[in-house]
Amino acid sequence: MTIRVIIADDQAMVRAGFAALLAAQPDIDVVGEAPDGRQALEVSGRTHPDVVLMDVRMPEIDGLEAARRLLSPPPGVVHRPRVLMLTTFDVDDYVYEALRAGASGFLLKDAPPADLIAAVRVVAAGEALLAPSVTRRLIEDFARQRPAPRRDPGLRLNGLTPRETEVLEHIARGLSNSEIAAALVLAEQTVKTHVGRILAKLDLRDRAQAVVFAYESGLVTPGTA
Amino acid sequence: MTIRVIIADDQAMVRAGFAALLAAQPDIDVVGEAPDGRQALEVSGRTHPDVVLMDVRMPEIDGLEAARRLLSPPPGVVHRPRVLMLTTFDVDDYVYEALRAGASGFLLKDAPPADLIAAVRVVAAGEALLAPSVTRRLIEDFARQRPAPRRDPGLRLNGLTPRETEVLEHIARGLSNSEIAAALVLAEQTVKTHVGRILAKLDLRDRAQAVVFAYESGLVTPGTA
DNA sequence: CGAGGTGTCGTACCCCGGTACTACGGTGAG
DNA sequence: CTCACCGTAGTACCGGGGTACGACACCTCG
Repeated sequence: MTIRVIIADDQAMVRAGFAALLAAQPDIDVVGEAPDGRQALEVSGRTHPDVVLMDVRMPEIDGLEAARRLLSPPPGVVHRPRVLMLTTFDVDDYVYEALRAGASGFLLKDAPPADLIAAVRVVAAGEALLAPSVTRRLIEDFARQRPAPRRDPGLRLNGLTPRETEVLEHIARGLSNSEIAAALVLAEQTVKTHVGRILAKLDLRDRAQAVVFAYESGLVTPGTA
Repeated sequence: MTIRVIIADDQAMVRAGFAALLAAQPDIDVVGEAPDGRQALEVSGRTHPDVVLMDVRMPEIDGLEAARRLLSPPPGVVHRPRVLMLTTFDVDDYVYEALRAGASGFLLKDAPPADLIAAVRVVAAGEALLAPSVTRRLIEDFARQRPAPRRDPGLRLNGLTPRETEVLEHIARGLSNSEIAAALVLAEQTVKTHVGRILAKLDLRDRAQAVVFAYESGLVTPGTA
């Protein structure tokens, strides 16, 4: 099974170079080219490639926007190619935008030819591949976002007891005392006692600040509501 | 400048294989080996390698914990090697733990030898590199965490006016009505009016739920407090 | 110009949330 | 056994938060 690839780049030389390089591989077919994002979308719709090699900066529609359109489900279109983004320089925003859009890879154009070929194969297989500098930033970002060993054993928020932690989670979902009491099968007053202790231990004033704390500490995470 | 590497793996065969492979490279020196995490720490402290190749599962101290200790600043120790994690199988938790710990790479042992050599060079250069399947998961995670284009122009939360949005941000920081009034130079009653309208428009009950909404909608983000 | 949206502020009222203090059964450590 | 801690729960109090209703100035748009 050969890998069907199209190449979108505004520079004809670059297209020709990549096309020659890839076409020389027995398992890769270059089935189309496009000089801008708009035509890339059109060619992709017509040829249904497995992989789209896409330059970030292009006229008409840039690579980021084109990737978004290819990868977000425009109603009626079933085909979703993998997108491998390319760029000459190494700019944060581009990378993050591309990954958000759902790109499967991000390479710098100065990468060795063998890397490009390998990347196409990796991406076609449904895996992903990034330039090392991009990988580093992504990892740093990841580690920065979740530095704490989530909450497997206890997480031990400033000496909160397990029960208090449980109550705090409910507060962080926006529940009232009576709702928490119902959820945990407790008297409302007991909930109040817990809440009071939580606020005291964490040095907070009210439940709103407790919600803030829950998010900032990582006890709860956006998207897990 | 040669790259100084140590290899930590509980299987002597594996160590020997990797050592032979790497030592054959003109720019790589294998300066130590260790059969478990404890000795890996000891050897690293003695030889100050540039890169530590670390198997995930090892006796005494496993690779994850060893990586944490190498990479977290134990007072007095200045040397911080790069850590390249290795594993036979491809388990989510290991990867995330390793990246949290600050590892610069994560490879599967079935990767081609050339990849391992390339990875050592990449990591030594301060960049990072992951197995393609790991990269894919990391990207998916990233895209899932931050799908929305943050909040550039207005973000237009369910028809909130700019002023109301501003008040909501202050609520989301845990401020009381009187504190918000002071911060925005308003009468407290005015703040109450805004708060009331915010709750009505967003169909929320109290300010605690407003805080939840602010985080869940991306109006505010953990770490930006 | 008049209508509507926005931002501002007032009075009045009620209730949930938070505080203070006390109390009691269970459990684990010393 | 005693002591400390945890989880449970009660009574009593009060203040901030939220609601209801009204009011006025400003700005924009038809």
